[in-house]
Amino acid sequence: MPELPEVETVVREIRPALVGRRIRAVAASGHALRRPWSAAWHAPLTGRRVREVYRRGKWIVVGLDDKAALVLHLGMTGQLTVAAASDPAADHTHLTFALDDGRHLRFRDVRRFGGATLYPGPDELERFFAESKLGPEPFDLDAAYLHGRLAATGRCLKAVLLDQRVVAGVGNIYADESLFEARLSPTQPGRDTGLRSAARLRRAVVKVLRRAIDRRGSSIRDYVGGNGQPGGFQNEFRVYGRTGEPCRCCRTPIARVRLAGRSTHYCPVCQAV
DNA sequence: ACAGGATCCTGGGGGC
DNA sequence: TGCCCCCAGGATCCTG
Repeated sequence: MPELPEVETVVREIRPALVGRRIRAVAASGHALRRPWSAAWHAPLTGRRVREVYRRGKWIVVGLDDKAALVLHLGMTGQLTVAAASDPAADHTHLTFALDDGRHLRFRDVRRFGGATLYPGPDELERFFAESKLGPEPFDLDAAYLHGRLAATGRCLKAVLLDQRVVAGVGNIYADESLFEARLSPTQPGRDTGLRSAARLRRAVVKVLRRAIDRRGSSIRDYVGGNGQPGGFQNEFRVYGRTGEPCRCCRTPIARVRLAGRSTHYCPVCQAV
């Protein structure tokens, strides 16, 4: 589900509720998550105060006062919300962090592709991000860098945008929307992309992501922000999920193909190779 | 090294 | 109503 705009929205909305709060207790559902949660982390988390909350790509980092860091990923259906303890927890709530103000930070994930890990210190956190080889944030993306990465591969543009090592945070929705915005074909081989097209793609990614953040992300099925409310960018999709519907620009039916194992939506006329 | 496919899960929707 | 198939905002492991 959640790509950069959704994760950014969650972080912005949980941050004011978390920073400065102390964790009083931790509880886990016991269901196996894709990133295994360890009950051994409950003790070191208990009593810690939240120092900061930030996003890197699609990862959420909750920094604690002892320099440990709780790192969460929402996978496809993950939700991270802060709610009153009296507010009943929905099914599939896997982690509950009771705070010192009576509220709960809850991680809910129907498909359990997400999860959380506790890194005991900054070195371990740094090593985790280094080993993941996460690319730059889209807002720091440089056209020459992107052009270089594209020139080095025969993979199609869609596959390159989904590669978190090239640029961090873009997922299936925003890859399709960005390629439409840039008027580039998702099937075009990376190495056929000139510097001007790479620069156009960079601008498109930034524009689409910023607009999606303004709308608090896209809610199709499961996604909600940190306050439990859905986003609104799904009402502004140009191609994603619009298979067979007329292109908003030229009325040609939006096509759907499978690329890099993912459904890919594009206008065959506006985005001709 | 690289690229593509399978895999981990649950649930919703469509066709019959 | 039920069953079966396909589909889903992702990362990672395995194969050729």
